[in-house]
Amino acid sequence: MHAFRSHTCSDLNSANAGASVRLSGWVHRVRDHGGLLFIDLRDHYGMTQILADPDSPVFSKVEKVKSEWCIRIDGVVKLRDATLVNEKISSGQVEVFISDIEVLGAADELPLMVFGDQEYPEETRLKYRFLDLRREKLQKNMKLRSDVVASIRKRMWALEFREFQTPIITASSPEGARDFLVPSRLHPGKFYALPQAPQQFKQLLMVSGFDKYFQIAPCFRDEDPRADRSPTDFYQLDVEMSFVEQEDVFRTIQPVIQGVFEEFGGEKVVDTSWEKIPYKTSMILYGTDKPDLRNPLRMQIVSEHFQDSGFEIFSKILKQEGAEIRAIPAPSGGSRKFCDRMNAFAQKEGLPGMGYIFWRDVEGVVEAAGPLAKNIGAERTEAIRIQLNLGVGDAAFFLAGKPTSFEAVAGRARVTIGNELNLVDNNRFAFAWIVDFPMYEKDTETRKVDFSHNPFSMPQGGIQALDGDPLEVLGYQYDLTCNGYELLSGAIRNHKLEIMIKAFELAGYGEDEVRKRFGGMVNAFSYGAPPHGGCAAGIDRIVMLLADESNIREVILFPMNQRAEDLMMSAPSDPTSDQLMDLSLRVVKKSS
RNA sequence: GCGGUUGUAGCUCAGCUGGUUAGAGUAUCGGCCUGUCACGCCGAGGGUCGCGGGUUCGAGUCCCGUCAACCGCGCCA
Repeated sequence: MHAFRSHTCSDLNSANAGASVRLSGWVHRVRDHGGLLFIDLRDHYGMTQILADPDSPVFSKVEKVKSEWCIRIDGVVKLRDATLVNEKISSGQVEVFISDIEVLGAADELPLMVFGDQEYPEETRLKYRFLDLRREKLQKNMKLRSDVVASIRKRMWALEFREFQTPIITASSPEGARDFLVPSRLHPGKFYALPQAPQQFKQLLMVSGFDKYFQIAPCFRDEDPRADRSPTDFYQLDVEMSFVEQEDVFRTIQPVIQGVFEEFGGEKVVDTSWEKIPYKTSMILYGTDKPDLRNPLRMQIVSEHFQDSGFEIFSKILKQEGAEIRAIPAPSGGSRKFCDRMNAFAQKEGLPGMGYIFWRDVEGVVEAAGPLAKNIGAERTEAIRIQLNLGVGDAAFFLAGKPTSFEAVAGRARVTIGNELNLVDNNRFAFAWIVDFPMYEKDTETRKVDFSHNPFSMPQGGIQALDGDPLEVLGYQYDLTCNGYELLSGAIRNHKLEIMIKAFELAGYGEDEVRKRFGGMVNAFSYGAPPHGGCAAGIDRIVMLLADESNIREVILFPMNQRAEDLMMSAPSDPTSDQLMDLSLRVVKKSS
């Protein structure tokens, strides 16, 4: 017989009755009745009830085992009496009478229990990740992740993409997020960097003639974390194709993503028609470039109704250059209590507040209420009500100023209003392409023009477009939003060297700088570069949505905490002086 | 870097307007128990109330500072 097991803990059923078997696994739960002792034995596959009574030659040994000990047992399979069948486990028809036991690994008192659904603080869970991973939820999430990755690979291969591995130690790139640097031993004072994405490599693969590339690629960025963002490293489905336009990329990638969501999304409805929303429109309607379309609320511009109106604050603001008034409709939100709460929300988010109007029924007539309505008068209020298509019991909130100053908060207010009024359809994966991103943006503090998205994207309108106002230039750049998360980002690349150099010039990078930083790619683009484009989809976020989790660490095996520390491995850690010596490095203490 | 929330037994939590010896569940240890599947019953041990300072006759509770975790902002081509 095998040293550890003849069956797994989910294998046995009535067909095995009478057989002598060997099982290995963890002690999930012990129920000690003195004269009769039950153990739920658990492995990756399932659970089997094993038991011993004083007739067992190893009864005294079995009595000593505790939760989460790893054991091997021998025994005989017996059919359970019909009244004793446990429907909850696949082996519930039978149980195993223990004749021999071997303790493979005993366990100390547990910092967190594998059994049950008790919640534990994340610090504990991360420090004892190996225990947390034994629990049902993380076992399920990690299996899902593995299955999703396998399905993606299968789908990409079926579309005749090939998977290639690109370097993990490479050169720092001046754009984008902070790099992780790796000191070079052979070149004292010089550093490699971990790639933020295989961006340049995949473009070089296109120049090299490979036509269709994909990779489940690790990406490294030294960013501060969020609930939906892993610090240090995460995985992308990285894709690039030659001889394509934007629509070709959409047509190729939608079936892959949609297919994965249909395969693993359970009962949830998966959108099959993906709307294309220009960036500018998205900002107006939703206040964000990653709108959650399960929330039906759409903001509108209502400036005209406040022009020279009796509401001094707004009409004054409107006289400023570029100022607008935007409204968030709130159907069924028509109570002072609700409106005040939302106003408080906006104040907490750093705005002076949100004005509001709500409509009520007074003796059969629709009447607008709230201080704002009084100030602008019945006619304007009614015009607003008609534009927003609201009625009795509804409300609307108003934000004034330069859109950039309130757009983000308005977007969050829209989310909060939608949630509070129960308008969000949670049983759906809502997809949309966000297209026509601006190539450049002006830094609000330095007033410097810089790339807003991806510096390697092709500007719409070609090289002529770069002659005008840089802030007006749109790129062939796109994101995919799903339920309020940015799931994918991509672009048609700029494969023409003269356009690329001009594009970088507008952002303040001279030709010499470009040639120095992107030498490999610049060089390649001088030798017959094909038109190409692609995208990268966040694997962690896809799994997070499919697992119905709101925290990305629930779908990562060994995640970092909010301070980018690995509590289990104790990373980062101090280097030895020998290591530093080897690398010609000295650690400088920060004075502050 | 900034803001919010949290911090009490190994673990999850309760602890009111400041007032006797800081409690419960679970885990651990001991005893009883032959049909449980969240087994049950009896008992025991287990506490720097995150840390430091202050107010007070008296602080887990109030004040100040500080540390840590999480959530958000900045950041994220």
